[in-house]
Amino acid sequence: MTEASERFTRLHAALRDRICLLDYTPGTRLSEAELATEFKTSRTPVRRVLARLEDEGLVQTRHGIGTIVTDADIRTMAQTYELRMELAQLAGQLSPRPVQPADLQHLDALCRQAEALVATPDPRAFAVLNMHLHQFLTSLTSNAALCEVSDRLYYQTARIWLLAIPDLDLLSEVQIFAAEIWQIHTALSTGDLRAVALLRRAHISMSFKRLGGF
Amino acid sequence: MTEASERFTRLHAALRDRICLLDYTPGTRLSEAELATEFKTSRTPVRRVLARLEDEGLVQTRHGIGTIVTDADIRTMAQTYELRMELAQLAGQLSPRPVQPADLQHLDALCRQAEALVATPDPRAFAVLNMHLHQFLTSLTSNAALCEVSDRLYYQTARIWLLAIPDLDLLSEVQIFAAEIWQIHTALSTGDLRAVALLRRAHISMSFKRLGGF
DNA sequence: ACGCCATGAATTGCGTACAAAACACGCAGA
DNA sequence: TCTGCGTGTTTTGTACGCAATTCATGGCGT
Repeated sequence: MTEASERFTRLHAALRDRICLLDYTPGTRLSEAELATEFKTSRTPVRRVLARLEDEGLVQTRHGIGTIVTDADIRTMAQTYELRMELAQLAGQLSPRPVQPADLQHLDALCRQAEALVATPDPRAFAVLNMHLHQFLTSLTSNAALCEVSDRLYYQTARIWLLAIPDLDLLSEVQIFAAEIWQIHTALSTGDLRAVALLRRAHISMSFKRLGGF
Repeated sequence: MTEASERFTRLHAALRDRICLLDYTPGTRLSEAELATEFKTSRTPVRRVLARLEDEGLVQTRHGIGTIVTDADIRTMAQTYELRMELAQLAGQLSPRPVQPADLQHLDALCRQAEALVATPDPRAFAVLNMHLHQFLTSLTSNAALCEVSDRLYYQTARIWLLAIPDLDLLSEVQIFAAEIWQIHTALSTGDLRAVALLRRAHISMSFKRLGGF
């Protein structure tokens, strides 16, 4: 990978995470000039990243106004959520790859972090952990196309939970998450990737309901 | 829609179609300067379009070398094909929209074009018609996310058939297509979108087999 | 006091010059 | 003749200046 594309990847991931973790709340205006200054480059590479974020639906750029972080509410995202559920289930059917011991260790670590979170709940740390779980689960299928699409849809909907957390009970949510990740751990330890995928689908469905998407 | 974004959309669609219809065969080098001259603009908007095409997997840009149309063979695209099949089926389940009389007329027109193609087979005209069928079928679901994803995957695999046609029997392929589109017409006229989707999935699966993807 | 227009400030979109990188080609030397 | 290096050419990547667009603000007219 060349230096330019490395920088692009880094910048893209940085801005994407800031948006999905609400460092940039919906409506925030991102200035190309400011970002260029912060990342010690010119507007050109920044514009390239922003164009991709716009393609992914995370920002919207308008001439003469600025680049604005898009809004994300559960009602308009209902269809995306539906699709995510189906794709989560597909991950258990389309070319799953053999489960390695390292996978179980990885998930073990995530489980421990979830339990630590129950002791000291924190919205942002929860969101980060949820993101890591997603990345781990997508790594379990060897279907590259499915991974790409799932990622894309995940980042489109990732903010919704964090935006809704003031209306929810954080401790309760964390406990539910910890239980879910343990269920997934149990299924994975038997090597049953289809069960893992079905659990994931069920969890996405239930979180959608809790968020008021009906 | 602003003038700039209109130009972007037009340019993007033009290049995408040229790639998918093999006006630009895999390996072709696209010069930013040449495209800028052809479309009477500067390199800047062209680069933006090429960046998006790269994100979509249709070209690959490398510093100092050029922007090269990617290769597309059935073996490496097998996973994408698998996912396309599943999504085609999902289109019949996820928020299908009511079938309008205009829809049937539209499909009627496509059927007639398919029959005309049986009389005078032509690979390119066939590919165009296939593209139109895809666009029509994706318009039958109101799930915007599913439409976007299906489109993306369709354009990634669209070239494969056209590349393989020298090894196939064109007349036979056209006849199969004409039969398929009539089947879909029959299903649609009964308003059974689930059946339409299942037929589509079956057709994709069979074409994958004929292309040697196993 | 209210509405309207003009003007200025801020921002993105575009065009162009230059830097960085990769390859083709020729030439020198063994 | 073959190998290796250096240089020139072509291409994409970056930086920056300017054009186009939008919005806020203030002044003017009624």
